[in-house]
Amino acid sequence: MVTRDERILLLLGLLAAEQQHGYQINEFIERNLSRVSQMPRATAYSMLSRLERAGLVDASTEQQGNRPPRRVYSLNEAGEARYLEMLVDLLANPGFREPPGDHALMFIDSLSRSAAVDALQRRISALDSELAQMESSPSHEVGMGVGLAIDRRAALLRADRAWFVGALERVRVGLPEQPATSSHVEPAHG
Amino acid sequence: MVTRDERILLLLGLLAAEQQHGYQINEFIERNLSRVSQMPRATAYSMLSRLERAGLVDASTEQQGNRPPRRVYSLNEAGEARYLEMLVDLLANPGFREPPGDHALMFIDSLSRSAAVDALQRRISALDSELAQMESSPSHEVGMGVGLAIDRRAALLRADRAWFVGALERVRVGLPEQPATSSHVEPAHG
DNA sequence: TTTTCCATGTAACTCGTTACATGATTTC
DNA sequence: GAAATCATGTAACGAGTTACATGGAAAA
Repeated sequence: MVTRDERILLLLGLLAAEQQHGYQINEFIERNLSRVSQMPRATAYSMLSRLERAGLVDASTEQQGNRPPRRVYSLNEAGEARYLEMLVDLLANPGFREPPGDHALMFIDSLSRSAAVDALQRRISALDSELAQMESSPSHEVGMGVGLAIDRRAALLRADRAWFVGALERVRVGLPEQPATSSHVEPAHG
Repeated sequence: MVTRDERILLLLGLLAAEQQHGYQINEFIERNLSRVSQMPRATAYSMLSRLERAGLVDASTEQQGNRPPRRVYSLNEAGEARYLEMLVDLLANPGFREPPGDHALMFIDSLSRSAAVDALQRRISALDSELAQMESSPSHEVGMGVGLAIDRRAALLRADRAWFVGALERVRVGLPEQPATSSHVEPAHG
């Protein structure tokens, strides 16, 4: 999951490099950026046409031989300005994004100790294999930025793993064998 | 941003504690969980009625004096089962969630070195104040789980901060004074 | 007694996704 | 020459959000 703004940035950034048609953009994202950004193809089309309506990109229709005609998008001045604005903004401002699993953690004491321990152990293994996969992956990356993004992700995964190892201990010690009858989170007392 | 599943878990979890009406749930989330989960009020109503359609919760209409009538939701057996299932699943599986800012990092070499350095420094400060705020916050939390979630978030923030400090150095050294004319990410060469 | 706030949602709209379309090309 | 795949999207649906509604209670 990724915010809309980040997806917009991605599209603008790709168009900043050169004008492209939707299919081409989708191919590029899938081929080269799959580890950094998931975006269903139809979503890209959808967003491109909205960017056009918003006046950030210009579009024209083009045809090659008897292939289906295609819409070619290019960044206009407004788009370029917007791109740099958003880029700086998204770099400078951490935006809240709750880490995956936090909601589940909140309710962990609905589980018996053994169930909780088991789930946490599985999570740790999953994190391990993700990390292993990242470290073994090609990384003949496009540009410096993509490398940075991936490196960061690995760093955060390692930190998360470490945290979960600690949490496992805490849960082993602190969680009762059986969960209380009713869930722990008490209703507002006011 | 949070996945739909996590929001569903949240609602089911709150209803597992006791039956509640929409307004009450919204109040609770805002008052007690605002740091763990943002959810616009209308979204909760919307999801509750979908959970009802899905057969996971039962609902009845109730009226107090001449207040507006309200829909009271309670978890049924299917819902309870689903709740525990989802809970274990979300605990055990890390789900990919790109860290906020990764997209921007990808395009960092569209910026001049000084602009990039400046943005990164601002981000680090922002992370610092977020951390400071977390550490100074009440923390007379409801239940063990919420404490865990917050603690984890702090740990990840610290790791992220550390990573950005390193990145700042790399950018200072590695980024050219001026960005190349055209953006760095080359179009697919195939 | 006018204004503001509380309690309780509903309606309308927009965005993103899942499914489907379609004619050329390559493969068997 | 039938089957699969490529190239290119479009349409319809469902989910989430922004805006709005409404009548009593509390405050001024």
